[in-house]
Amino acid sequence: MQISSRFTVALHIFTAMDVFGKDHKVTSDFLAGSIGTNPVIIRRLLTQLKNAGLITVARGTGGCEPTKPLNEITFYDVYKAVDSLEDETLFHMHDHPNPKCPVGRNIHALLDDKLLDIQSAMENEMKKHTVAELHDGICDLMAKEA
Amino acid sequence: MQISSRFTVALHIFTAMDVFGKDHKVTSDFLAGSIGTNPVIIRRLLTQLKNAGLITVARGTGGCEPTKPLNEITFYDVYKAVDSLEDETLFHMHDHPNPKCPVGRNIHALLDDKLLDIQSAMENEMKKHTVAELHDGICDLMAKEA
DNA sequence: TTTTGTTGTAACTATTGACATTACATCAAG
DNA sequence: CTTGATGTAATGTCAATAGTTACAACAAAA
Repeated sequence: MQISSRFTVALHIFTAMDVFGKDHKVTSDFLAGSIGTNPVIIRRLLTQLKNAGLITVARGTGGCEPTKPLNEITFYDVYKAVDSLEDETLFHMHDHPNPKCPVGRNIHALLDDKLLDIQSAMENEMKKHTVAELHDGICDLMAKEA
Repeated sequence: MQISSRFTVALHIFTAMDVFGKDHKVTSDFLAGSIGTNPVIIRRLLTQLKNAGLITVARGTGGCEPTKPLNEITFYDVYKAVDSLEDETLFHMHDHPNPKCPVGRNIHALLDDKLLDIQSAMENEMKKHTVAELHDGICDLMAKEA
């Protein structure tokens, strides 16, 4: 299964705030136009990012912006903000292993730490990337276009 | 989103083949009993593992077993066998970024390699773990019970 | 050769989550 | 008090997971 597009949409949002934030008010309608989706989808995402303390959203007047320098916001922060899972594990364990079977009643103890190793490897890589990279990257790409 | 339970169920299957394979015929009914699901679910999984060359399944007579030593089967092999949605990446990118927007038309180029870094970090960790660990681990856990 | 137990697979259902859309109350500022 | 925006409820669509029943194909033993 794939990780939901909320993550890549959120990164798109940070990029758009960076590129357009100085000249335009970055509203949910504007973002929806750039991303190709519905403004309500964006508003729900903005709410998640706001609740995580990563952005502020101006009710009434409109627009959003980051709360801190982009190099202090990691991909992991964004991922956790928009893709937080109930039990927070990346891997789904089958729910009813047989407690009468020696394998069934030990499968959690057997697998849990190994699965966590894998999840941590992913999350640690996410922590190495910050949203500031998006600034540099998009500037380069836009310069090449010109 | 979580990665489907097929992965953990498949690891459970390898553990059960290891623990019970010498004394019992490991059938889909037997596995379904240990895992707590339906035999057909197991058969479909066994077919995926068979197609990946990781196990053999005895039609007619019944039962399954690994095709190679457990230390030659990595978690990554198992993951790819049961959770591969043909050349899909781990992260789902939104499908309709706006080509008229400088961010929208560059978002793939901007994100793809960074997302691949993260996916590779997860997969590389998966490659470090082999199914042989399950043998050692389950033996320890069962010994503690006795 | 018939029986037995198993695999392979089709067909169907239920449930869940992602994503989309409409509608409208709420809000801040001109 | 008008305007343009956010917050959010309600609803719908779609795809994937997971479960279930049913049965043909199969291999080996009786």
